[in-house]
Amino acid sequence: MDSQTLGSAVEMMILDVAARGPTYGYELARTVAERSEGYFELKEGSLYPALHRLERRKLLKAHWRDADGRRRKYYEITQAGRAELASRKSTWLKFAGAVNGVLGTRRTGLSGA
Amino acid sequence: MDSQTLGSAVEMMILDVAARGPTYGYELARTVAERSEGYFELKEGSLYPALHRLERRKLLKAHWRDADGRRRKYYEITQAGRAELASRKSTWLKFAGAVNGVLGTRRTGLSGA
DNA sequence: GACAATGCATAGGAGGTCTAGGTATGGATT
DNA sequence: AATCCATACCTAGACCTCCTATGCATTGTC
Repeated sequence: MDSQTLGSAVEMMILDVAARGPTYGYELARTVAERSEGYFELKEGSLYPALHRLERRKLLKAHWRDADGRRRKYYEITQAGRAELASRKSTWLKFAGAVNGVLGTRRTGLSGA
Repeated sequence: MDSQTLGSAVEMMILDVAARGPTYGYELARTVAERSEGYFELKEGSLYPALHRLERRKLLKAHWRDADGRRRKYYEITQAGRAELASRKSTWLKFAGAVNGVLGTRRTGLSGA
């Protein structure tokens, strides 16, 4: 199949949020929850390992900063990260279109890139 | 999160194909490939374990039959299977809508049930 | 002082997919 | 007859991701 190609939806969403500006784990989770209307609640056990993977692969770069006496690790997307994000979005749309094709739930605006 | 939703995309598609009439593994893989326009190529290592899981959970029932000197294991969807399929389709559409919501790729026809 | 919210992190388990291999038949080609 | 491809099933082991559960530390509220 293709769940490998898809990678993880979590990483894709993290990259997408980060592409709009530097953010940190806790905030990122809230942003994803908001933008998915509460559907996704990123758990720490998924979120932080995913951030570490993306950092290790140099799709994100991180730096610590202090604010309000709290330590925050801010993540910024890299050029490679933007390219990866574009690729994953394209793959996601194809994947979703293919699933909907199999199910017969395909919508006009959904199939293509 | 909900990687369960994504992980079970294979099972959902299998159930959907089986809901249209009895079928067997090899044929099922070809049907999924056709209906996804070649996108999904179910590998044996995903296909057969998935069929066995669905059978074990009584969402499919199976019986062996001979045709052309070949042994085929035909799968039929059960009532429980139909209910599960409906549930998963609904979950899938919500999931896809939520992802598209986060990515900003949402289309009008996609978000709801 | 207790508790919730903020903020990061990891360990261990569960669950799914893939690679790679095995078994077997039938038909076509050489 | 030997070889190859398509058909048709199956499994083991590696690999990856997500979740539960837990730990630590600070700030603000009751």
